[in-house]
Amino acid sequence: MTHNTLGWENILRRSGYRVTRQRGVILDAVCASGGHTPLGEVYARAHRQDPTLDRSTVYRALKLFMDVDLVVAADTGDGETYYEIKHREQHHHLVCKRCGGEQEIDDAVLRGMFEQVFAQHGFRVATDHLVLFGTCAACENTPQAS
Amino acid sequence: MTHNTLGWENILRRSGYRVTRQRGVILDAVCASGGHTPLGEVYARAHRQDPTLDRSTVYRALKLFMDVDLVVAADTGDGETYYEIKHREQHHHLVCKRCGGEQEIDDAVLRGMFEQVFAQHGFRVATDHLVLFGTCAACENTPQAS
DNA sequence: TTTTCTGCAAAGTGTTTGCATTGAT
DNA sequence: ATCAATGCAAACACTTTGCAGAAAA
Repeated sequence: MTHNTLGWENILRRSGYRVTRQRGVILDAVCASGGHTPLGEVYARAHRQDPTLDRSTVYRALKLFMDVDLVVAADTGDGETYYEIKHREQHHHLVCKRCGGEQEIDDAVLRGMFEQVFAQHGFRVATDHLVLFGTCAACENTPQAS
Repeated sequence: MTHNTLGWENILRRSGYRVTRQRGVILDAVCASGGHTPLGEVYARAHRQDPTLDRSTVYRALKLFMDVDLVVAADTGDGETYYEIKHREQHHHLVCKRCGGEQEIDDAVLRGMFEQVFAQHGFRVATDHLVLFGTCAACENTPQAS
């Protein structure tokens, strides 16, 4: 499932924006790396693909993609912001602190917790893209590497 | 419950650091504002208290406080990092996007969800200070301000 | 007295902006 | 032909670092 299936070109055009080579390259870069990529990676990849591409263009493109809801930013709290193609389904991420591996989890698991928060505090959680850090199964069963 | 009850001076000294007026002012600033304060606020408050205090001193002090576990940083994902005196109890925060109000929630609510994640994915979540954004009860019942 | 801490200034980083040119429509 | 998007460079904001003098131990 690449971004092509999302018809990104039409989405841009429909909003009055133009379809450019650079924007394609940048969107490709966001798709790479399992679908969610830290900003630094996005630039690195895109720039490798097109060495004349400027940092400012990446910033501008990402902002624009977010405006038209093509891409969402996931805040990891570790300083890096991850970008990914917007899925139709809510989902969240688990990032292993040890090996750096990532996996997606369904919104369902968290929704229960969100509802409980609402029941207890009347607070409606609107975070739709959470990143949780921890240790993945593989690393958990591995003697400390460091 | 101020930071004084925690014996911060002893904690510092025990670790071979010195107790200075500036560090006291900065720790006070962290305590203000309900106990968790964004970095900008910490500096603003501290600087109001002591106009000669430099930004770099704040950065250095906060890093040091975290080293000795006096203060923890809570990542909000909105760009700002919040600092607060380390509690003995795990807890998390709810921040209202509408009014900016904050409240603490107990770790218990989230722990259930963490366990479910572990059961389903074998992933052990180690996030011990989460900030969830959403809408608080008061704002939820208020006609849109904007 | 000794060693750490502070304030200042300078250097890094990461991000944004103004503007002439390039390129999509 | 028109107007948005790009690349470049300069501007910004945020954070870190080197150093001499001030302060804690």
